[in-house]
Amino acid sequence: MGIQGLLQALKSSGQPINVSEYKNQKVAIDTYGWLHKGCIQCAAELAQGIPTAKYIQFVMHRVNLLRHFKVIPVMVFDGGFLPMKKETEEERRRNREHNVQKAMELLRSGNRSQAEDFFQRAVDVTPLMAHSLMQTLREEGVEFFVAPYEADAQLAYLARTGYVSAVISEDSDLIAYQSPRVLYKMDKFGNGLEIQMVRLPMNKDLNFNHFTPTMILTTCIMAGCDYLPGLPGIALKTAHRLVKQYRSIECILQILLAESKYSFTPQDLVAYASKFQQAMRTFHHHYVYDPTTRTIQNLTPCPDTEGHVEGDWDFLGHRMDTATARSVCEGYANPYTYELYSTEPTADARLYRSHSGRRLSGQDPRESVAAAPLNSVELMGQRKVTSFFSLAAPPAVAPAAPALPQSQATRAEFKAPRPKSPEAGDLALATAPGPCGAKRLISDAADAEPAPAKRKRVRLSRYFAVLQDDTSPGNAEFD
DNA sequence: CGCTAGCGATACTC
DNA sequence: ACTCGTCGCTAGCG
Repeated sequence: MGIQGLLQALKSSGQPINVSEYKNQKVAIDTYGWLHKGCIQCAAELAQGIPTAKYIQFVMHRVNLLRHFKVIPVMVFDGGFLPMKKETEEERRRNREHNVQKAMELLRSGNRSQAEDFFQRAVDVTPLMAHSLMQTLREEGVEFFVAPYEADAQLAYLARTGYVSAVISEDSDLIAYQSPRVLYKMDKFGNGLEIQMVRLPMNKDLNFNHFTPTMILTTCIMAGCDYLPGLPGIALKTAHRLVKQYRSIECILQILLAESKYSFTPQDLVAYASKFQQAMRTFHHHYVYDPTTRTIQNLTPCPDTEGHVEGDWDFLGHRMDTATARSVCEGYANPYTYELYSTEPTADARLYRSHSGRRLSGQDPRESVAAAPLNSVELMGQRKVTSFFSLAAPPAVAPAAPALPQSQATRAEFKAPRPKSPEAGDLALATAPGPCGAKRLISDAADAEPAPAKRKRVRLSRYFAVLQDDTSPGNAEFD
């Protein structure tokens, strides 16, 4: 998933923070990750169709952690699937079915612990489970959206437009989608590692100084992403070095063709170039839902070519009409079939409701939230939260908890500019030098035979040239 | 020596 | 044809 090895390589520019840093701000959450983690403890029940609310409890536990810190969660779900990911999806499906079969056999032969192991490997987050969670969120008054397709693009859109201040996720694709601030690896105490786009130039291991957004994206795609496997023998480090030296994909491919270390044929690279462009366009122009206008938009607007001479853009998926979009993206219709869901609560949602009701009995939730002392958070090397668990949030029907009188200090904190960050200038100034202004070849200039390399370059540039037609407004829009 | 790619152990717990 | 794992270790490549 995502860009292999990217998060590991970006650790040095990340900052360990607690989610409470986002107090009084909206934060968008990649809900799939939380759902998936919550499924592991009830994998056997889920595989056998036994109703359970454990996965909902897991997610709501974290939602309540955020609300305890006065952080406003906006939950984002995945929508339909893209044809580009079809092969890998079918592979996963086969693995899941195999693991479920194995688990059932072990269960029948009485080996429960080994069966559990295989059930956990077979965990499958279904749209029905997502729907059960959405019903719960609606009852609890938590805002949420279903992305038209990938949640990553939707999350990045919300962050890039300022609808939310940050994103909580595990997926390195948010870097490729240029989400300005992402909190990774958040644990049950709210501790995680925040990665900011503007801090990438300060990264130690892999240095992105003087990289344009397109160069960062080129690095990500070449390293291998969901939409396109990397070229054999080339992963993150090599991709980064190539982009640093040659900047554009067409130059890189021409260099690779001449490089004797790799034995890429012209056919290989021309085919790759075409798929690369699709991947690039998918990252740039992914369909998203705009919550303000309640319409479908492109993450970055498509270049306005009169008459769509561009060829097909079907890899972006289908652009749904506004009525359908509102039903799907606001959680009232199935993102695959567009069928309206029943308003009847699912078994799992009912189960959660009865459990949380029991926990709440005898206490007024509103009072609890208001009275929860913020210093129930102790700092002992690691922060710990001790007392918010019993404090479920008020249901949607109840009036919102009365806002605590805001002191001058709190208000100032809310309005204070974001933590000091380096100037983004370096990300924007990159002006492309002449075509393929190679500073240095991968191999020594001595091994490279200039004449044949040059001929190939001239011949192929015609094919690689298609790569340049994609204007990327994203470069200038979000710095 | 740097790097890629594959492997096994691992997940969760109010 | 009805939603994505990840981490650390290492063999083996150039």
